[in-house]
Amino acid sequence: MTSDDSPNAPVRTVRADVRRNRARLIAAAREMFQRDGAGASLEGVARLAGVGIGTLYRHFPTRQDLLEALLADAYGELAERARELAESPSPGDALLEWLRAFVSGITAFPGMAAAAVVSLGGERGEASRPLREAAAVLFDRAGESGAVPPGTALGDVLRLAGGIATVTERDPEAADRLLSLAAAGMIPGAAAAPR
Amino acid sequence: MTSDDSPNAPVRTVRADVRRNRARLIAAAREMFQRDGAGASLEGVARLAGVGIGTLYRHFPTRQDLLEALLADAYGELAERARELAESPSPGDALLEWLRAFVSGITAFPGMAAAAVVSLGGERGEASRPLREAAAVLFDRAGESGAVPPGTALGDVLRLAGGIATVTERDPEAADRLLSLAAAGMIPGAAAAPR
DNA sequence: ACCTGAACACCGTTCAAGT
DNA sequence: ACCTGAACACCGTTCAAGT
Repeated sequence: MTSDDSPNAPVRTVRADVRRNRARLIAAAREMFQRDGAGASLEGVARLAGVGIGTLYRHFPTRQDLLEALLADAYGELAERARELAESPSPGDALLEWLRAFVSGITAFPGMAAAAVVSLGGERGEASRPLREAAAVLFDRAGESGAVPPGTALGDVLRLAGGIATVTERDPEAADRLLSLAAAGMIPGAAAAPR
Repeated sequence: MTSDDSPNAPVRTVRADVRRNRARLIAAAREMFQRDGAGASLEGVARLAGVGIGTLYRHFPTRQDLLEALLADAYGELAERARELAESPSPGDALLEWLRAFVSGITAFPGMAAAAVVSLGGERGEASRPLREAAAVLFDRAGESGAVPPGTALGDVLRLAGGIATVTERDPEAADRLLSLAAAGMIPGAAAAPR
């Protein structure tokens, strides 16, 4: 729950007040984003954190950087869940169950899922590395057991789940339905190739 | 191509300058959104249309209203395409082909797909009515032929396709891959029920 | 090194005045 | 009826001064 264990926690050589400012900014951002969505006023975040707006920009040059600091915590929990589920005797079911947790975990506030899609697909994408590595184990087991169609890429599965999360962020029941639909297939027998 | 045949075209009793202003605003919005995305400056749209900003707000009280005027044109073309494809002897393939056209048609600029998801799911959703009615015929034929799993709702199919469009708006090849994946099923044999 | 917050730029939205 | 655009409010971002 605290952000000190997250992958982008400060290294130990930094000044105490710097580390404290960073933690306060993250806590304030979580509160503001949960209330107003990912577009919440950054000035408001700085005010709530009790620091100047310049300090916010020093720590997080872009809004996406701030969002990724929050995502990193969610990713940590989801990576842990993936490791647990990788032991399941039914890898296909386990993958689907994890995808439900993934969608749920990246929809804590409006706009979070869109930021997740950026962080998962981006070139830098440092924040999502642990998530992708843990998910890969689960995904590979599902593939070996034949639960996933040959040639399917994990990146596409995550992006598809991210898309579902993006359009259902206010409606968890719809998220479940769309995920079931995409898992089972909307048109299972159709010719896959376009044109 | 012109917007005079769109479902929200002005009725014939309005003053000529009002109709002209409306058409100019839509043309200007199309140009600005294509260049800068759905978040383009509304002041810039009004300037390009050669009208005051107040006139823009009188015609389109919200940004979503303006976006839906553009979507209405795309929906008209997609409805026509659905009517053609409803005659296909292979309704499942036809539905998938139409979904590709749908995703492509609502990604003319960044942010268009998100507006489409709102217009498809919203309570008012006037703009999307013709689209949904034409798609329903195609969808029902696919259902009758057994190409779509029993109990599947068209609204969920459209929302899922909208989600794919949202996360692939800059990458048409990814859109094709994700659509194929969701059509065939990510995990075809997994237990569908959560928990 | 880091923090502060004033200053600048820009945009959304309203509404009194005009036609 | 409709149009205009000044006026207001608000926010993002930078950077000179301070510690």
